[in-house]
Amino acid sequence: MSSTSSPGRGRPARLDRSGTVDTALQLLDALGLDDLTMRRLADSLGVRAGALYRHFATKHDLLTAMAERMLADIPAPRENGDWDERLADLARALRTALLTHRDGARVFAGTHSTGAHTLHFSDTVTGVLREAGFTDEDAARTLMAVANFTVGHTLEEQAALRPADEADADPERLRQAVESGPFPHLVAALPTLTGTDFTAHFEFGLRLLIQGLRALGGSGARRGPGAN
Amino acid sequence: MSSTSSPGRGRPARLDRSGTVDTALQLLDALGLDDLTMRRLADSLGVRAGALYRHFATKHDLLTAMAERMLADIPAPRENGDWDERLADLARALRTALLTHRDGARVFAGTHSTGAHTLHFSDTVTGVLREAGFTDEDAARTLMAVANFTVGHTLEEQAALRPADEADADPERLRQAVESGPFPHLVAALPTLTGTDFTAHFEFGLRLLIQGLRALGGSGARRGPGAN
DNA sequence: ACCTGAACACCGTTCAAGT
DNA sequence: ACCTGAACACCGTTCAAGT
Repeated sequence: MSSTSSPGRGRPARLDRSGTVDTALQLLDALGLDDLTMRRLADSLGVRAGALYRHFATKHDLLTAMAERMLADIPAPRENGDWDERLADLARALRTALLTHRDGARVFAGTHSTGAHTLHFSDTVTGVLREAGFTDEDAARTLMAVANFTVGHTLEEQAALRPADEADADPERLRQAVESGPFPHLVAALPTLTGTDFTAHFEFGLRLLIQGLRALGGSGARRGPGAN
Repeated sequence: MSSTSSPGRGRPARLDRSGTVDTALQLLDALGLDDLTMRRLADSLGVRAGALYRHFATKHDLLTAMAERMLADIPAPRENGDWDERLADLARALRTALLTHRDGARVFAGTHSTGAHTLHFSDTVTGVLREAGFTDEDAARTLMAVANFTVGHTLEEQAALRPADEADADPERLRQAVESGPFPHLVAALPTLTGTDFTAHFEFGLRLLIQGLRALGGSGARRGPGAN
């Protein structure tokens, strides 16, 4: 049991990956991704920046661990439900997980965790689809389509939520630009485009994807064995 | 005609926004976004870094101008076609525009141009939908869904295309991680997930969205007046 | 084994001074 | 008006040396 990594042997390590990732996520929420530096993180941990490199090969490695941690608490989809409800649960859970931390979508989009939580999420999504009768290929491509849409949406959502003093596309600027040019259709779309009900925007896109999946019919989901 | 900005009055300016954006896009292709610095760009232009700030307020401002330029050459959708074909044309054109420059999707996702090319693209997409009979709201939300999916997809596509020595999710690492854990569904999906036919992946997601839109039926597109 | 100290090779941005 | 020179306030990363 007591191995070379036991506490009490030598000085107890002040740092470990898990605690460092926790602190890094707190700092992310407080400062945003652009101001999260290795030096500031080290300060928060009472350590010098170089010490972080005993635990993370690069800053990117740390960001990957942060992305992996974000997916740790994703709830399972409903047990008794059709594949479409279960898939929607998972897509919503991914969006919620990314929204939980400031710039969460940017951190997630910039990394590619192969950790257990990330893989478990992907396994669950493809499982819902395969059990519904979709082919392996359609299940894989659906995972990608839903994840890419969700990440793309949440990137926009979090960009829009930034304080206006650093936002580059605040609604007022956009409105002025649209109304100053020959963009009649865009003028009509503007009230919705500048609306802040991001949940409604997300649900709209998610519904399109799921309806499209139902229509796939022939090549996939024939009320399969998996509907519980 | 000849105003204070005429050439010949004083020294000719060595820099202007248009030429600087051109050079910046060439440098982006050569170096990638992470190595595109204001100093390197200045070197390429035969100027000191500070001089760039006469033309761009910040680096982010420059990146926004680069994103805007990327949408300059987007072709119009086919003239004689149904709304679904025309919408697909536009989505494909956006992906192609982002793929044209290294890290194009990252540059685009990180900025929010309100320039003429960007607005024209959005106007065209919403125009196709409104003329097909969709409500202003559905047209706006469809624009967002399609753009967010396309950006999310292309972000992944360009990340996967990076040389393996800096890639954090090369197929081999992913395969090992998936096969070492309890992820049976993911194992089945892996051949497709690690496949490199990104056009097929993109077309799958795009088809889902468009099929979903057709199914929207009641609240939108009733073979409207716009089918030409 | 783990961390400090100190350095290396950079960054984005500002601004007085030159022309 | 436009650009240079030089600085300010930082970065990520490395590594000998300490403990």
